[in-house]
Amino acid sequence: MVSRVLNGKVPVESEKVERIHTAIAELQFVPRTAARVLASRKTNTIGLILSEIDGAFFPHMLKGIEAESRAGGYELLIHSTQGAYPNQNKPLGEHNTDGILVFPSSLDLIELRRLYAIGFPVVLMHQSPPDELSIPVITIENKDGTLMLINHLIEKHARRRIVFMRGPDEHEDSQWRERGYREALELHNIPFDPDLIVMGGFDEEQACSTIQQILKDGVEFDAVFTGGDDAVIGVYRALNDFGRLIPDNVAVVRFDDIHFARYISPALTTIRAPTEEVGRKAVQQLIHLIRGESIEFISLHPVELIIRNSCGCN
Amino acid sequence: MVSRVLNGKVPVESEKVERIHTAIAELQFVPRTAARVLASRKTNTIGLILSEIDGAFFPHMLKGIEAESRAGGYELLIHSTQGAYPNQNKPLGEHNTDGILVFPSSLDLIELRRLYAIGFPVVLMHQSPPDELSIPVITIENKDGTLMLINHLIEKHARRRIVFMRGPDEHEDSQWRERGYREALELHNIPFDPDLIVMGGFDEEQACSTIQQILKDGVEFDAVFTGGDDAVIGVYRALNDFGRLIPDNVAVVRFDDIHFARYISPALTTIRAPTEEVGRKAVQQLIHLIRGESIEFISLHPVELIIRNSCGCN
DNA sequence: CTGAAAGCGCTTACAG
DNA sequence: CTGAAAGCGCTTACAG
Repeated sequence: MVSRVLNGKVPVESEKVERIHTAIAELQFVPRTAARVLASRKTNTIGLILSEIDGAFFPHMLKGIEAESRAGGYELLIHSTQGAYPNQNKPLGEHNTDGILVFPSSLDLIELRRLYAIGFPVVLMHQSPPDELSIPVITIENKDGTLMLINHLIEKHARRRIVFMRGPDEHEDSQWRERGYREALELHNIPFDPDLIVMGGFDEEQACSTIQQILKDGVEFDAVFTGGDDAVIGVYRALNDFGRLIPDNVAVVRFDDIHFARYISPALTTIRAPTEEVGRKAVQQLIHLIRGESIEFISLHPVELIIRNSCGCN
Repeated sequence: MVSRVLNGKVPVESEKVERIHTAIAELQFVPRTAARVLASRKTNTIGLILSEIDGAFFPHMLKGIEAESRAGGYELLIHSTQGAYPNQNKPLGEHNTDGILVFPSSLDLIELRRLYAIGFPVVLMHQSPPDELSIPVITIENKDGTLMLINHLIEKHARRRIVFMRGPDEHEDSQWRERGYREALELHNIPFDPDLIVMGGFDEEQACSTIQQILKDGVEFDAVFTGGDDAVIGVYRALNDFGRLIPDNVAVVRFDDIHFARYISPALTTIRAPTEEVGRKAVQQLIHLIRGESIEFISLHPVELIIRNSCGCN
């Protein structure tokens, strides 16, 4: 009876409803989640698994995920693997959640296949599934964003020798960005030069020494595209050390519109992604999956070009 | 039997152990968390409740909390209240966690008292409990940190008219900082001037207009102390607009060593707090409480003075 | 060391 | 609309 009142799915006589409500208030009754979960076979919980709690985008993403989970009536369980794939003990899965959001490098393929095989709801963030698994993916327009950025450098600032700092190979976002870069060159009949593709898109020190190296090697370039973290700071430093002016001699752009982009000098031209929105959308899709409703298998969020000064504008 | 092997608390014949292990592997058996929780009356889960997922400190704090929870064998359930106190439905409590970490403005006093009354483990972050509740608190040396910062301005840079930008009243950190400010003045026999205490320590626009106002009002000052978020950017802007040089005319310092502190110009002198460590410590204390072990009721983490250029050094 | 059973605290058909 | 009962899937005394 109490259960029926609490859940409100079955009609109950209103006088009884009231008496139960006052009793609940008096006794300060709080239903045990575990008993509910066990009996109903639903955890009402969404899991979030990622490799590392890090990066400037993270709070915004989490905010979207948390808000949307709560709005949908789900709790949020978070697990970070800290680089070690948890193959033996499963932190998040059918035993404690109704579905999970999976960030890159946090779940091995065996476990992903197992979850898929048992029909457990999974949504992938910023990574594609293996071909034979139709698991929904949420990501952003990495290719288009980079295309916009590189087009801008070429069309507005007449740059033609643009260094592309690539991220780690397993970073799928970075691969799409490289395709955008190549497309932009093709579009303007600029020959692709492998010397301009360098490693180190995701770390300040690495980015700095990479740029120093190509400057020493005498590689000619008039612009640099960078990726995550503080790589762009390393680039600024290396260029300053060699007396190259930004943006006069070398334009610099960055993909993610990180917080300090407005504040460093010259202010960075970037691509801004709707990070919180991406998080929300991921949870929405996951909830649809859980409910057995239809979903989009790929949701690619549009990004925005944020023009400041490092490209040469203003 | 299976249960005994899984939990390993009771000795079991080794041949049997092996057979059970292989069976578990073959069947891909994963024990239901809910059944375990219900039977054992332990959730093995730590709850984190906060008002808003935001702020530059957040990822570091969460990283510490998550890592330490996992290390202790606990899951992490996160709930943000988004400003609305959840008085009716209890998101986190004895029904779904073994203990909770409570950030400011996320749990009302009634619920805090209720949890205390039933002996439910709670650790407060950056806020003191009401006098009659002995609930452990984890925070940082706000007073000492500010003292160090103001002492530095007075002793190394001969500043005597230091504007203190205060945060919201309910922000306990900010109150301690103000005490540190006052102590530093007293220490050097500098009279306290209420005109130098202004609102707006936690927002760029507010900070900017506040400084513009006191400049218009002709208030004399040679330094500014700021608090959270991007207030310091607003201060820089206002001073630039009025042609005041930083740090020559006005030194500027900030409490938290936010990410962009190194990158803006002039680079900010700040106080750095061991944020991840604070998160870890909070979880450690909570686990001690859960296990009924003895704990420190107040753990005040030391902070560090990070000298850059905005104070006038170098 | 182990088997059989009770019990954790709910939800949910089922019969009325 | 409602009462009584089974059952969710584990853990944990209990007796041996």
